[in-house]
Amino acid sequence: MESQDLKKLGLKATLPRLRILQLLENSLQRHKSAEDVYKELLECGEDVGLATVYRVLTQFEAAGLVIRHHFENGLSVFELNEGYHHDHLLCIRCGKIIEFIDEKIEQQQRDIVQQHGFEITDHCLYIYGICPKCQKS
Amino acid sequence: MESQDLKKLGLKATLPRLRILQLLENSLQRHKSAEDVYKELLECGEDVGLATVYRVLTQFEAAGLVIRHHFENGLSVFELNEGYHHDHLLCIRCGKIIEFIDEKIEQQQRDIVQQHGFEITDHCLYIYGICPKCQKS
DNA sequence: ATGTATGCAAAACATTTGCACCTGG
DNA sequence: CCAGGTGCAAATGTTTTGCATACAT
Repeated sequence: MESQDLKKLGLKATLPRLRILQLLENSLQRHKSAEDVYKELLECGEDVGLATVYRVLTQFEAAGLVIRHHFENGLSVFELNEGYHHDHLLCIRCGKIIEFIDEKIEQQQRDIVQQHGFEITDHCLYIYGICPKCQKS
Repeated sequence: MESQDLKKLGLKATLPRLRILQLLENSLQRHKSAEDVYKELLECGEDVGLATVYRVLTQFEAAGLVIRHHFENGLSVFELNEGYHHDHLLCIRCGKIIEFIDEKIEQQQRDIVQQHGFEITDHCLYIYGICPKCQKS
């Protein structure tokens, strides 16, 4: 029962919020733009406004439920926050996204931040390239 | 004589292009949005259009003269491409940007890309935090 | 001279906001 | 019932485009 999860965050369990959460949880494509979410909801016959999608995703982000990324094309995408940090490897041809985590890189980052006396709040590493499939075609 | 540099790239050495290039080369603040560039040119008494700034920066990017970044606020900033790759450490309070390069991180990235069979085209690492000065105030 | 680049205004996008209506607890 | 949430349309901020004019070669 996801209604409970939302209420814990101080958010009413409304239909749009539940639908958006379900969509993010059950979709194969983990990374979606607001527009993607909106279109998919319409396709499912849900009557929702694009503004609401933005509002809900922003609230979810504030609540730590989702993470927002700005990939290099300038578009924002959202993904469910499953609690473990990870970085991204993206294919610029087909859009495939691979998530990875590398402890050595994480450690080096902590060292660098410390050398400069910063308090780290967030970090993101995007690697862009061409995946094996797209290299062949 | 920078006109030559532009001509080599197949770009006519026009006034707006020269001015924008100079601005990027001579400014202390290496990272600027299109709007920043536009305003600074106007302040210098240059009569230039914002559209031209965007066009020129985009051409410069295509020519490899500048690099475009999309920081997490969603704004694009441009910096002169001085030929050496580097990553960025940013203060979310005061906007300070520190450039760094860490060979271990670079090596780990190459390993990861290779493990997944990708051909790397680009990569960027942004670390966000609070700088020493802003921690005190 | 002539093809390219520019400035301006309008268009195109992505995202946010105001407001009257609706809904969950 | 009523605070908070929603849909719609309008506003915003950024970036792009169309077009007549101006400029570099």
